[in-house]
Order: sequence, then C-alpha cells, then structure tokens
Amino acid sequence: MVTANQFCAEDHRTCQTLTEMTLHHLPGTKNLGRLRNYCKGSDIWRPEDQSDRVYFVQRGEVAILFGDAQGHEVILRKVGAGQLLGELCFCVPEHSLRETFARANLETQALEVKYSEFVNHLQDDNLALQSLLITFCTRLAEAERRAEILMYRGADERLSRLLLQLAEMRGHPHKASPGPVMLHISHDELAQTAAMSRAHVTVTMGRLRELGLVSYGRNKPLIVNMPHLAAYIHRR
Amino acid sequence: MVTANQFCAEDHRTCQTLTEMTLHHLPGTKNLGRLRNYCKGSDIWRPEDQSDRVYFVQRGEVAILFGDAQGHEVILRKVGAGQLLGELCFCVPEHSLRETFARANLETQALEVKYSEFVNHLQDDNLALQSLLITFCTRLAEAERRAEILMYRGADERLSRLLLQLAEMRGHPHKASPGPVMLHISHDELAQTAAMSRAHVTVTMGRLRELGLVSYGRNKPLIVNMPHLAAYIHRR
DNA sequence: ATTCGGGTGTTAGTCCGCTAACATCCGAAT
DNA sequence: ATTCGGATGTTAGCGGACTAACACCCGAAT
Repeated sequence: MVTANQFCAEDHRTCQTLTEMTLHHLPGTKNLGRLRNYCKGSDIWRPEDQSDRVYFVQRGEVAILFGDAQGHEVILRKVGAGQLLGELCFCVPEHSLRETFARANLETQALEVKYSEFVNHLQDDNLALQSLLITFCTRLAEAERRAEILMYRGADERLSRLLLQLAEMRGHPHKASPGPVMLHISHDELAQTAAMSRAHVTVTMGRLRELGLVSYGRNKPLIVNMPHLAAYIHRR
Repeated sequence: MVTANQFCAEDHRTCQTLTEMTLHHLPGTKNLGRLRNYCKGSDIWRPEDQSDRVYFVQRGEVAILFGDAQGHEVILRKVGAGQLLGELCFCVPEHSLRETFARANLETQALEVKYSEFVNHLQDDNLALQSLLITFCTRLAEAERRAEILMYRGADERLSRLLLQLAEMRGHPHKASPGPVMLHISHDELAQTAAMSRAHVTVTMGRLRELGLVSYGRNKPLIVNMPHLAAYIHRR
C-alpha cells in the first residue's frame, strides 16, 4: 500500500512527484491513448464538452477556469507536466459535462485516455490505483484550502493567504530557507486566482511590500517572506 | 473495479450511498477502532490536533469549520451518518495538524480508527480501496464547486448558486420532481456556508422569494425551484 | 401563563472593493 | 531607434456588503 506518509515525510511536493511518476509512466508502457498537441491559448475542453476522458500532461501547463456570464474568468487550478487532468469523471454521471474550461497556458502535449480505458488499466495495476488515491487526496486538500481563502473578503487577508498557499505549493526556496521563497506570478494571475480585480491586487501588494512581507519589482521576482506573512495573518 | 459511472447513472447521491455502505460496513466486521460518543456542540478535533486518524460517522452529523482570528466560523463541509470523516491524513505529512474544527451538530457516534490501522485494512480489501477513491472524487468535485461559489462576490449570485448546490446534494424531492426540492437550513447556516452576514442572507433570500425562485416562511420549509433558479443565474 | 431562545425581518451608516481611465516602465520585435 | 505589448502604479466615484441595533414571531420549557 502506498501511503503518502511513507513518502511525504517532508512536504507535499514529494508525494506529488511520486504520484506523477506512477501515473505518468504506466500508461506509456501500454500504448494507451492518443498523444495530442495544444497550442498556447487553446482549449483542451470547454464547459459543454463531455466528461468522458482523462489526460496526462506531458509538457506545458494547463489552467482550469470558470467563466461567468460576463466573461470574467477565474482560475480554479493549474496542472503542470506529469500530472493528471480531468479526473473528475470518476464520480460524475456518464455523459455529464465539464462545466469548466481547460486551457493550455503554454504549448502543451498531453496523452488523452478514454475514461473506460483508464478504468480497465487501473484494474490491472494496483499501484496506479493507489497513487491515484493519493492524487485525489492531495487535490482535495488543495481545493479545501482554496475554498478557505475565498471565504475571506478582506483583500489583505485574502491575498496574504493565497500567497502563502502558492508559496507552499509552487514556491522555489531562496537561499537558506525557511523564510523567503520565490514565486513567478503576475498581479493579473493573482487577481484571477483570488477573484479580485487586478488594480486592487496591485494596491494590496504594494501595501504588503511596504510592510516588508513580500518584495518584488518591475523585473525582480516576487519573494514571499512566509514566516512574516503567516504572523501578519494570525495577529489580525 | 468500482466506477462511479457504473453506479451513478442517475445522480451523485447514488454513488455517495454506495461508498458509504462499503466504507461503513467493512471496518465493522473486524472490530477495528473505538466507538466514541460526542454530545451536541462538542469538538471531534480542533485545529491544533494531529491529523492521524479517521472516523466513520455512525449517527449524528459533523460540520468541518474554519475559524478566523475574530472568532468568525465558516462551514466548509458537513458529514452525515455513514460517511467518512478526517480523510485528509492520506496526503498530509505525518504529525501534521488539522487546522480546522470538526464539531458535532447533534448527538453523534463515530468509530475512530487510527490512520495506520486503516491503511492496513485497505491493503486487505481492494473493494474498500476502490470505494474510497470514489469518495475522494466526490468530495473533490464538491470542494471545487464550493470554491466556484465563493468566487462570486455578488450576494444574489453567490446565494443562488449555493442553494442550487445544496439542493442537488441534500435536497429532498418534493411531489413530482424535477423542479422544487425541499431543504432544511436556516438563514444563519446559509450565511456561515456562503461566508456572508446573516442579515444580508435574509435580505437576499427575501428578494429571491419575491422573484418566485424560492419559497419559505416562519415555519414553512425552504423550497428551492431549481429550474427557475438555474435560469436566473444564467440570464444575468 | 410567562419566559426564554432561536429564527426571521428591517434599517442607517460606514467601509471597502470594483470599474474605468490613464500613466509609467520595460523588454522584445522590427 | 522606434514601436508595441505586457506588467505595474494610481486615482475618483460608485455600489454594495458589513456592522450594529432593534423588532417581531413562534415553539419549548418552566
């Protein structure tokens, strides 16, 4: 039995990597599915498409988006190379619809596997089944943290918490951690992720910068001081 | 291989029930874990508790809550009889903390199983493993819908979407569906679920009632007209 | 019968996030 | 070198969500 605890003594990223490898390599050995290419900005699926297949992202990056009627789009999650995409077909009625966009942020290559084929494959492969379980659990934890963030309506707190979560998930450690970590993200993307306006993100980030909780510049990377930011959140 | 598609041709509730049964009965056959009782209002875990065990709720109802520093509490999810509780230990480093409250809304009885014991059990029982996978997938889908709702900042849309989701998840069909379904929930709980103030929920619900999208009264049940509400959301 | 408590209804005033618009800065492409 | 586009910075004004406070209704408990 693969458990996250055996492999994730340190942090989430370790176990993410494990499941990536397992889920990624196995289909490759069997000539399963079709390899597809998506150019930057194109949609892998749209809201009205059926939810009947999964993808293994080989190269590139995909964002899952909600779009409201006014055309506002909000980023629900991003999926990078090596990761599974479209996994919700497991619990959804047959022929149900995606209700989201999946859009390639970059030139992307992905292996498309029909849901039924994937299920057959899992029957033969208990290890893949187990690592799929870890993948789901990780994503559930992330989705719940995401929901937590969105419950805060104040800009400072909302953005601070988002920065902390992103730093934990995708931050590159900087010099001697733990403390500051580096993030590559624009104000625009922060706005789409926190469901705020871009202008207000800029204003709020400016405030956090003055407080010494983050640092960034026109072409300097964004550096998040995690301990300070965590302290800032908790003392409010 | 258990797949949701085999069992969930109709709706989510079917497959939820399936996994409840599977996860629920199996531990019972082996005298696994300890049965615990919680009185109404008491906490099953607190934020600083370790995330090292799972629970199977036998009777009652549990809410998972975030609390901010000012003492505001927001409902992340509710877990009823027959369901698994505390499942995030699967992807979280050993000895990590809950960071939420789990509170009994009613007199509640739950089987407490150490994470390591549960894992051992799953090794012997492929069916339980598979149904756990479906449980995770279902909860991931719910968590993502939850996040979607919280991204809308307008009260009408936020509340409408929440009502629709709750109606799908926990609504009792009324007379000849599909159309109106019944929900048992107070304005206060709606407020805690949508992260709004109670007063504003009452005002907004009043508006929806005047529009004929819902109906309720001092002691009349809340009835949600799902098609009308869905139409209302999409025409904005 | 009275009291109590929980749910619903209502309002005034404040605060804060959004829209819209425009400015600045910088790298890349030509 | 110039143009262009993307990113950050800034502001005025508006709308809407919150707080706080109070009123009402009703069933349950005593």
